[in-house]
Amino acid sequence: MEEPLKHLQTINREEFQNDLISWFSREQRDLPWRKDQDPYKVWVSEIMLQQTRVDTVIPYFNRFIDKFPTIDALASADEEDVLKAWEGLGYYSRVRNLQTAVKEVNEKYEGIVPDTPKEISSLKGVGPYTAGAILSIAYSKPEPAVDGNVMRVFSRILSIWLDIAKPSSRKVFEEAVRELISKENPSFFNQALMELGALICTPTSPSCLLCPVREHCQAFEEGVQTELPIKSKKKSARKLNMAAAVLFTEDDRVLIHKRPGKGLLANLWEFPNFEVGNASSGRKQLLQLMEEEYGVDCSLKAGVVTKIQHIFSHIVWDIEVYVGSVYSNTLEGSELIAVTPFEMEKYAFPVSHQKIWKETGAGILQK
DNA sequence: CAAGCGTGGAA
DNA sequence: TTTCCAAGCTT
Repeated sequence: MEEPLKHLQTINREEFQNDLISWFSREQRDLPWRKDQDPYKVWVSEIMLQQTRVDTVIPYFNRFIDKFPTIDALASADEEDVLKAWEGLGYYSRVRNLQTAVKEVNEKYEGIVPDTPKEISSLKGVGPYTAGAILSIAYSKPEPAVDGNVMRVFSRILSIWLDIAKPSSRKVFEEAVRELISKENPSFFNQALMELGALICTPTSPSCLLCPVREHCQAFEEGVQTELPIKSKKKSARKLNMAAAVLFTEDDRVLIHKRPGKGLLANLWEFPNFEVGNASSGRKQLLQLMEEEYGVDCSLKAGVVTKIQHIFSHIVWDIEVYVGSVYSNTLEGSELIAVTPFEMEKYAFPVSHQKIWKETGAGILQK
């Protein structure tokens, strides 16, 4: 494609903006982050919505704002409590970056979310999309906010056959938005593009007959709307065999471990677990690795209590779960802590380890 | 740039 | 059952 934006000139800018914004004014969903334009709440919602569905986010957003209503509240909160509020949402670096960023807003910007592209983009976790979203929605700045919806919508409207999975493509769509965005209402313009992508211009079987901008759509005119956008496939996930141990002390506390500050599930808590070479040798390796990694002697009941499969986007964990016991006087100086089942509720666990607890420790203690 | 980083739902 | 995600950012 020599000129990806060749259809830009055929758009009647005024009519396009009007059709799009009036549709959004009529049809927009009633969402909790649309009650006001508080930059902090807009910010929180945009971080939560990254790669995450609206229906999933709604209860998390309400709880999070209830618990941390202001920048000050979040900045001064314990990271443990912040991660707990995010538990189950995934991509946990998002919320650690968010807390880092609100602290920076307090220190550098007197507690006011900055309103310039340069300043707001410098905040941890605020990339080009989130910067544009906050600037347009909270501050009415005519900045593009190009997410997956916007790329899909514009790939169709302007018949752009670029691979939207390639990072280099985003700037083409940003240029398109800069050309077409309403200077009078950039907030509704950007939100309308995303709302259109979510409700009408969906990935498969778009509802073109209900589309407010069908008359402006090059792909519809050519009948190729279901062939767009072009999106290359991701690599499939790799599999790992894991073994995990739910270990009780003599006084019925449970051993847990805090994961490292970087990488997968950073700073979340877990039951001791390791990658094991083969299934069937899991129990023996687990005992050995508990000694090597944590210096803890423990005993495991014979046999796998339950098997849990947990699917990430890039990894599949097949976890064999064992149950056993440990003498608490061997824990001194290890990276493990022993907590009561009641205390476990304060700690944030990945979903995989919530499953482990539900199918082992919780059930055992109930009896 | 490509890879790493979660999860629950829909097709 | 398998695939593909859904309002992306960091390294």
